[in-house]
Amino acid sequence: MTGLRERKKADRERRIIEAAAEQFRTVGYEEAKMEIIARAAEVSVGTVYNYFQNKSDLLLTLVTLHDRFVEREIEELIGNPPTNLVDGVCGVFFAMTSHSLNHLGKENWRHLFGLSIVQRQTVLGNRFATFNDRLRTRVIRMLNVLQEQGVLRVDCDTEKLGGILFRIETMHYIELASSERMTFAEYQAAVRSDMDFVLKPYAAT
Amino acid sequence: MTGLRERKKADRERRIIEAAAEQFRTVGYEEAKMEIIARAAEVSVGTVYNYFQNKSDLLLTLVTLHDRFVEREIEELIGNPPTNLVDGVCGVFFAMTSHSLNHLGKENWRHLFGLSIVQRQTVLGNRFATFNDRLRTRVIRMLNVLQEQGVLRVDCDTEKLGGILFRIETMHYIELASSERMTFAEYQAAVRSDMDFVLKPYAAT
DNA sequence: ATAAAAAAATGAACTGGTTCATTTTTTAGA
DNA sequence: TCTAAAAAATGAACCAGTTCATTTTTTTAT
Repeated sequence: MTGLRERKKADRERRIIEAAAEQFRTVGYEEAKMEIIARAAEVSVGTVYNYFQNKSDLLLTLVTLHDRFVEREIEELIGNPPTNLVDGVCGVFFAMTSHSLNHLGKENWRHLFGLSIVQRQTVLGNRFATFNDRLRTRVIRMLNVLQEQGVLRVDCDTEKLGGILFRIETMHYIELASSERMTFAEYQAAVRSDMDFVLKPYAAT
Repeated sequence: MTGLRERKKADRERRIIEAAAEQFRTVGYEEAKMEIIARAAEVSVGTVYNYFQNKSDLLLTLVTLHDRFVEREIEELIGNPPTNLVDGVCGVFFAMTSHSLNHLGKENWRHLFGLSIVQRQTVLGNRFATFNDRLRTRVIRMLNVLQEQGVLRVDCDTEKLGGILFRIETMHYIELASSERMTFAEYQAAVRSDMDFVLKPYAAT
């Protein structure tokens, strides 16, 4: 049986995360106040800071927790890839982004990207970078599979190509999150079109 | 003769900008305190806020002011383009980024990018977007010139290609600003390599 | 030149994220 | 069971960006 201390810690952490998720989702990052989150989790503000470095840590934690959920879907797609190059790549991206966006909404993602750039040096920035890198790696894995299946040319450097596609997609996702007007469908169309442009010359003949 | 009020306003604004530039450059965005900037400009804090919306507005103003200086160099390059596709595109990017980075340093640029994403909705975010869009347009202009010169294939959509290259480069610049370790030369090599990868298939045969 | 109106400057007060000295709770040892 | 040490919770205080009611300066009209 785990000690009382451990149990209480786990319980408190869970309550804080739930309270934060609730706040971030309903009023957004900016309007979510640490005071309120603490109150809702039935702890003091200081305690929140014992469990999380700061407000952005709280947001990042929500994102990474949620990632577990999406991971499986992407793995399945890689294991069972479409026969079309663009579909394969976009499939990986959209699996990720559609869930992410629904989960947290644009405003939170704006802050997440912003914070991840500003605090890139810190532990937190590194955590987001690692999280992000997982997506890049998945795209490269997808490219490798497509290469083996004879959809992508064999002389194509998938590592490099993956990096390029990832960067293009990231900018599009930032643009989507940055524009309250832009729809997810528009984002998808833009990404697909760009992927097509870059990939077409490297499709196996 | 301009009125006393106008002259005083112009003078105060200039002093504030100079003080802010000094602070941002020496101690960085985070450590630059509005109190100190106001003191150095010989005005009160409130007055700084009469002239600039907020701290980030101050930073953005510095960037856009400096852009005037770089503009000419890029225009000359477009008017007198190199015979190589990658050189042409990279020339535009590097003219911009080398000056920008020297001018403000990585830390300020991290904050600029971060803020521009977070505050994309606001007047300020729009101002940065416009500033950024000028660079994209210049790249497209360069592509058009290269197309006319027979360096880039005629059937290539320069608008689309320009957008893609711009997004790739922006991500690389963010990565450069985000990593205290990465050198400008490394950034250049990475961008050049990616440009090469995307452009090669579209080089005129 | 003087007074009323308009514009601008001022700095004290507000806000909310974060810290830290103090108090409370839990554990381990006798 | 009782006590000292360790771990954790607490909330008042801190800090810096921002706001706003008040004061000062400048302009305009008489």
